[in-house]
Amino acid sequence: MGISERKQRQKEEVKQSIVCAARQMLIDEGWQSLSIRKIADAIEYSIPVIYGHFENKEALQLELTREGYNMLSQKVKEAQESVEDPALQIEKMAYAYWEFAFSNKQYYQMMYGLGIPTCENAKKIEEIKLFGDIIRKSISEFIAKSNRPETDMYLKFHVFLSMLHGQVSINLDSQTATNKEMALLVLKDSILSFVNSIRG
Amino acid sequence: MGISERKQRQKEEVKQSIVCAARQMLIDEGWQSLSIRKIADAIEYSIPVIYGHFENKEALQLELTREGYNMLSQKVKEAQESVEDPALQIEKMAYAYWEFAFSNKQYYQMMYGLGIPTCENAKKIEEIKLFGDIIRKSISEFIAKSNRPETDMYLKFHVFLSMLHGQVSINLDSQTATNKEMALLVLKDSILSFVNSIRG
DNA sequence: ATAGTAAAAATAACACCGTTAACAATTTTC
DNA sequence: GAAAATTGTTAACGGTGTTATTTTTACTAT
Repeated sequence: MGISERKQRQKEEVKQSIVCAARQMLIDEGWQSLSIRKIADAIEYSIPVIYGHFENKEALQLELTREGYNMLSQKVKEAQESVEDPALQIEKMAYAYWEFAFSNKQYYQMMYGLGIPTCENAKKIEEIKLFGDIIRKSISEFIAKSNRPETDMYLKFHVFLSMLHGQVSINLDSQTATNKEMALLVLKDSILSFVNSIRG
Repeated sequence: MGISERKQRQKEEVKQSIVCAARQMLIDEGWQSLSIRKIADAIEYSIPVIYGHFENKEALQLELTREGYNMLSQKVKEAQESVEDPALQIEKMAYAYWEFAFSNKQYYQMMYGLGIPTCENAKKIEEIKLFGDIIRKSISEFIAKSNRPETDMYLKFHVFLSMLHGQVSINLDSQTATNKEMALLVLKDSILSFVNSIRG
């Protein structure tokens, strides 16, 4: 009988509408003002329905965080695949990361407000691990080609991410065009230093 | 007559007890769980009394944020004054910054959750400006002595802070000893790159 | 078709939160 | 000592996440 399957489908639809409403709220007003009550209002169901799909608010935020890492991974991967040279890949990926952060401020703030891609979180959240894998691929390739192939790849991975997140988080609020110009110069400078520190 | 002075003093005492209670809460449970109501409870006054001293919760948090930047500035300044060479000063200051962040996680999280030392915030919050001044002093001295004295000092200042904040924020949660060892290696590596990128 | 049952959804409540209006107590001034 | 100003309190408003209870709906078996 297809009844239980239809029910499953309907349940999934409700879940999607929850995520959808939450996403819209995130984009419009930032993750600070995500509210179970407002979501219930938006999807025209009562509050406890949401708890039937997500254990709590944090679980719902985690869903969007995952989504964010998938979006980020996609953009970074595109940048990576656009060129052959690992050093160039690193540069392109850095810009892609930067671009993602500024085009999706609300997502980025939530992603890095809740879980930063540390070792611990990467273990817990599959999407963070996948994101890390992409970056690490280029870095390890570049190290292998470099003058110091014994360089610790995890160390350079951490340096790279710290650099990116540091710059993004310091510039994410400031909105003036001149500021963004300046920030891009800083980023360029940092990437150069980073790449040179590996090339040896 | 000293009556109004005594009153002034007593009022200030209450204000201090508010800040004191808030500080304790910050240290014990993090800035997320700072609560006007709990503070009122702790100081054994009613809630509106707090609003007589601080316009709102944010203003109270700002007070503690200022405090945090003063603490940070002091530590960084000590590091700076412990050596003569600007390059060494930069290195020492980086470690001092790192040490502050890990010894005062709750402070750091509040300081960088609310206001990061960008241009905008530095203009608004005096304590952030002062902190920046300390760092910039060593950097500009080092640039002057370097092989490329025309290097943009604000650019390097941004790179330095981004690097530090990036690394701290990525490592602030992870608590294992091996992780901290690793993180310190990453920091060392980054500082080296940074200093070399200036030296030319 | 209907009575009984299981699943789904809604209401209403609990325990918090920041903020403020209205009121009571105290202190100072005249 | 009465009036005025300061200081503090209580109580409320409008929020929040979460959950126990109750109602409604949908399905099953007679």
